[in-house]
Amino acid sequence: MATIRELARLCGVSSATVSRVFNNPEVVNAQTRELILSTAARIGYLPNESARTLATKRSRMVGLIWDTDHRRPGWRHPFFQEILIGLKTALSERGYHLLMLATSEDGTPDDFLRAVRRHNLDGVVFIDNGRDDPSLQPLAASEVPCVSLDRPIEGPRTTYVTSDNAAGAREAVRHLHATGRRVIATITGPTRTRPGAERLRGYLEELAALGLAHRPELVVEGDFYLSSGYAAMRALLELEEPPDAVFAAGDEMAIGALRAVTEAGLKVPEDIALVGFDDIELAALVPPGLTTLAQDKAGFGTAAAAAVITMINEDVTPPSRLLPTTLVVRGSTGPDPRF
Amino acid sequence: MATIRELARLCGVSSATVSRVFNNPEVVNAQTRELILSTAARIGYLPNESARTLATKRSRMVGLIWDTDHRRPGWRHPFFQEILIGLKTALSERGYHLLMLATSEDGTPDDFLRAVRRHNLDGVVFIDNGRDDPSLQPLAASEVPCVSLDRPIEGPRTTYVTSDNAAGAREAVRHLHATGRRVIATITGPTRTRPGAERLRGYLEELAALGLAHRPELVVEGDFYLSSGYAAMRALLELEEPPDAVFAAGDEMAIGALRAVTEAGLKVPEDIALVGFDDIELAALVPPGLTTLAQDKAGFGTAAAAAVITMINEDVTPPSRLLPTTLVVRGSTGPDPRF
DNA sequence: AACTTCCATGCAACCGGTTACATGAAACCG
DNA sequence: CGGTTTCATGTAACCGGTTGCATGGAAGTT
Repeated sequence: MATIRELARLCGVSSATVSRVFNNPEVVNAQTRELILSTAARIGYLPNESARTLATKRSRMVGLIWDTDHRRPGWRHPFFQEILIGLKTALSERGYHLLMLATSEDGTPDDFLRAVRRHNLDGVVFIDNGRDDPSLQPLAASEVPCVSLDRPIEGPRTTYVTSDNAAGAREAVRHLHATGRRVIATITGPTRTRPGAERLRGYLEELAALGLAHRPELVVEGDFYLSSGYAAMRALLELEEPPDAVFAAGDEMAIGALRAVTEAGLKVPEDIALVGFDDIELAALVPPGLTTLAQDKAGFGTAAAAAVITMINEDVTPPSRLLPTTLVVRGSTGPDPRF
Repeated sequence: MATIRELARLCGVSSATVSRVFNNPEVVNAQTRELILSTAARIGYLPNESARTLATKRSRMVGLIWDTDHRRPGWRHPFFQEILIGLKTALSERGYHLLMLATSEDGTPDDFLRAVRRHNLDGVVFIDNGRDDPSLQPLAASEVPCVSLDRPIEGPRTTYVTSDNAAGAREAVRHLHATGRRVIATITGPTRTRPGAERLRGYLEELAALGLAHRPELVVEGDFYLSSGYAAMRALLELEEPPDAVFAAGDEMAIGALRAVTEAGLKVPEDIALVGFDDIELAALVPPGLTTLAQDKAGFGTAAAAAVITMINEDVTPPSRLLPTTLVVRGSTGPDPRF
C-alpha cells in the first residue's frame, strides 16, 4: 500500500503538501496539485482513515444505535429500512460513514459511550427503540452530538426528528369528518410514547375544532400492534352508540381493526370508515386499501443526517424537526379505484 | 482522554506491558495485570481503535454492502432487518463492528474496494441486491474475505450463505401432494437468480419423485413481486385444466396469487391450495394465512458472521452454507385454527 | 557453581497521516 | 528600491497504540 510519504517522494514534494491536496486543495498550486492527484491515481494511493482519525480525532463516522433486543422479536420500527437508506445516503453524500452499534443485553450503561470514544465517532443517531433504555443516558449526557428519532432526548448536544404527529392526526379526523362521519373514535398508541401521545392530542384538538363532543369511551389505548387494534375495535363495536369512523394511530392497529369490523359482519367503509397512520407497505395491499397518513420515511434519515452533521461541524444544536405527513386516501374511507 | 502511556506511568510500568494486558493477558504477571486493569477502570482508560488499527492493520470491522438504489425504491430483501440483527449480534459477540457501505449511483467499480482499503476492513458481507452489480467484482477478486447472501460469488476468498432452496421447494410440493392435490403449478422467481433457479429445480425434482407429470404450462415465471404473482395466477386460471395447487417461490407472489384466486370467485384452500416461500410477516396476517417455507432469518446473519470471521482468522475459505427451511402450515393449504 | 531455560518486562522503532510554525521567493507599494 | 504582504511549500513533532528484540533475574539442570 502506497503511503503519503511515498507519493510525496514520487512527486518531489513533502508529505505536508500531499496532505493539503486532499484536505485543503485550494491552498496548493494548481500544477502541483494536478501532478499529485494524477500520480496518486496512477499508483493507487488511498489515504488511511485510521491514521487520519488518529491525528485529527475525527473519524467521519456516525454511530447508529437501534434495538436488537431478541426478547421482543416482533418489535420493529415501521420504517427501519427506509430510514437506514435515507440516513446512509445522506451521510455518504457528505463523506460520513455509518457504524452500527447495538444494545447487548449484558452491556453496562455506558457501553455506547465507550464505543463512541474508542472509535472517535463524530456523532450518533438513535432509532427509537420503543422503551426507555438507560444505556442511552450516559451518551445523551455527554458532549457527543446525538440525534434521536421519534422521541425527545435530553442532553447538552441532542436534538430529535419526528413526524408532525399531531398535525397528521388532525388531518385524519378532518378527513373523516369531511366524508360525513360524526362519531369518530380513536385507537391510540401507548400514550407514554411520544407519537402515541401526540396523535391523541391531535385527535382531541381536531374534535374540538370541529365542534364535536369528546366522548371518553371512544378513546381506546392500544400498543401499535395488530392484535391490540383488533381488540380495541371489538370493544368499540360493543358500545351503545358505536362509532361510524375510527382513527387508529398506527396502520397495524388499523388493519387489526379492519379485521374486527369484517368479522362483525360490517363493511368498511360503508358502515365504518378507517384511517391509519404510517403508510406501511401492507396498507396498500389489504383490501379495500387503508387510508392513512404517510410519514416521510426517507426524510427521517435525511433529516437525521443533516442534524447530526450540523452539530458536528457547527457546534450549534439545531431545534427539533417536525416532518410533515401526507394523507393517502384509499378504500377504507371511500371508494378506491384500485379495488 | 487517558492514553496508554499515562496509564503505564501511573502503574509504574511501560506502555508495552499495558498493551499486553489488553491483547495477551496471559503473558503478564497476574498482580501487574490486576493493578493495570483496576487503574484503567479507575481513570476510564479506553484503547483507541484508530491507533490500534494503524499499528496492526486490522480494524475489527466488517463492511456490509447492500443495495440502496433509489431507482428501484420497492426493492427489499425480504429479511433485511432480521439478517442485519443476526449479523450485528454475531459479530459483536466476537468483538467485531459493522460498517455500512452502500452503492452510490455515481460510484466507480472499485469504490467498495477502496473503502475497504481506506478503513482496513477485515472482511465484507454482501446482501444480495438482486442484480449483477459490477461494482462488487473488484472486491470479490481481491484478497479481502467476502461472504455473500443468496448468491454465489467468485473470488479467491469468497463464500456464500443461502437457504436450501431446492429442499424447501421439494417440501412444498410434497406437502401439497399430501393434502391430496395432483395438479401442482409453480410461479417461479427470476430463474437467473440463484433462489429462483433452485426453487424451480426442487419443484421439478419432487414432481418426478412423486411420479407426477411435468406440464410446462404449469410453470410461470414471476419476479418475486406481488403483481407478478397476481398476473401469473390469472394466466394459470385460464388454462384448460387449471391447477388445484400452486407453489409460489416467494410469499409476495403467493399473496398476489391469492388475490387473483379470490377475485376469480374461487376459494383458498378449497379450490386452490397455495404455498409460498420466505415466511414474511404478512404471510401470517393475510387471511386465510399462507402456508410457506420459513427461512432461518437470524441464521443468515449468524452464518455470515461465522463465515467471515473464520476467513479473517484462519486463512481458509469455508464451503458455502445451506440453511434448512421449515414448513409452516397455515390456512392456504387447509384449515387454520386461527382463522 | 556454571549453564541453560523461562518469565516478565522495557526499549524504541514503527504504523500513516496532520498541522503549527518557519522559510524563501514573488508580488505589491509608496 | 527597501519593506511588507502573500503564496507555496518544507520541517518536524505529534496522534496512541503494537511488537521484535534485548535484558535481567529466578528457576531448573547437571
